Amino acid sequence: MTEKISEAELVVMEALWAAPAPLTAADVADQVTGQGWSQATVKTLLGRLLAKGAVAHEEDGRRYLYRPAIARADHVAGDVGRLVDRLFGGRAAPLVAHLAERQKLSAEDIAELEALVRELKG
Amino acid sequence: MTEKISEAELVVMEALWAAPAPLTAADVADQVTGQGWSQATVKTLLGRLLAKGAVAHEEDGRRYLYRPAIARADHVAGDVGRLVDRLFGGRAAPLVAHLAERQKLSAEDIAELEALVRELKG
DNA sequence: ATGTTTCGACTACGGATGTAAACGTAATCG
DNA sequence: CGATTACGTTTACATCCGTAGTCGAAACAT
Repeated sequence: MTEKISEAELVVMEALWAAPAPLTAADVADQVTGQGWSQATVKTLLGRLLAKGAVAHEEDGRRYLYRPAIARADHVAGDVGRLVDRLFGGRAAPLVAHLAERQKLSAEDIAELEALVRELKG
Repeated sequence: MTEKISEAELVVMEALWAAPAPLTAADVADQVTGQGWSQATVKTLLGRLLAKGAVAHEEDGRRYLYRPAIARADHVAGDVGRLVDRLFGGRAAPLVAHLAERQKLSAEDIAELEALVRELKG
């Protein structure tokens, strides 16, 4: 499970996650313009995602309606977890420290963080 | 610049970053046991890293002494930045929120975060 | 001086990825 | 009914990646 989702595949997943209801391949293609992909490319990506079990499909006549088979939050958690393991020895705090000094947190971000900390402290 | 460094290449980079002085290919291979790689594999990775400009080499007689050409912090920043862009709309705060609820920040982590926030607020 | 070890460079090869055309079939238009 | 369209499936192909063998030259050992 949690098969690896590639960069291009992720774009498709985002479209599916954002949709309130299952999408046809054509719908997905419409959703992901801006990538400059041909219909064929979208079909290939959907096929691969199906094979990986990242999306599910129900038949609607001769075509499929696709929907995510994994939650976005789970995918994100996997990706973030791998990054934390790879670059921060598995500890999250150093990542936050890194964000603070390199990622230029905005005033808003800091306010948000502050609220978060207050909440975490209960 | 900031050419993409692959998973296996990163293992080699870590060895170079950890070393206080330039290493020969053999030294690197010794450093990265545990990966179960052959000498040949290490050589290939060093070659690719050289091509990408991620490491530099100085000749020492017939062989090379390799050393990082990019700082670890810069690599980390690039990787984290890409993840933030890809999964959190380019904003760091949501990542922190995610860490808080999924990555189980420890009490220590939270204390650290608190201090960090206080510092950020100046 | 010749055999052996040691380097870096080149070559290899299967799997993943990005990107897309071709194909077979079922549906729809006229 | 015949032509066109719309789909999913298969096939294609270049590049990257993981992993490693081979080759030619130089250094070293005896």
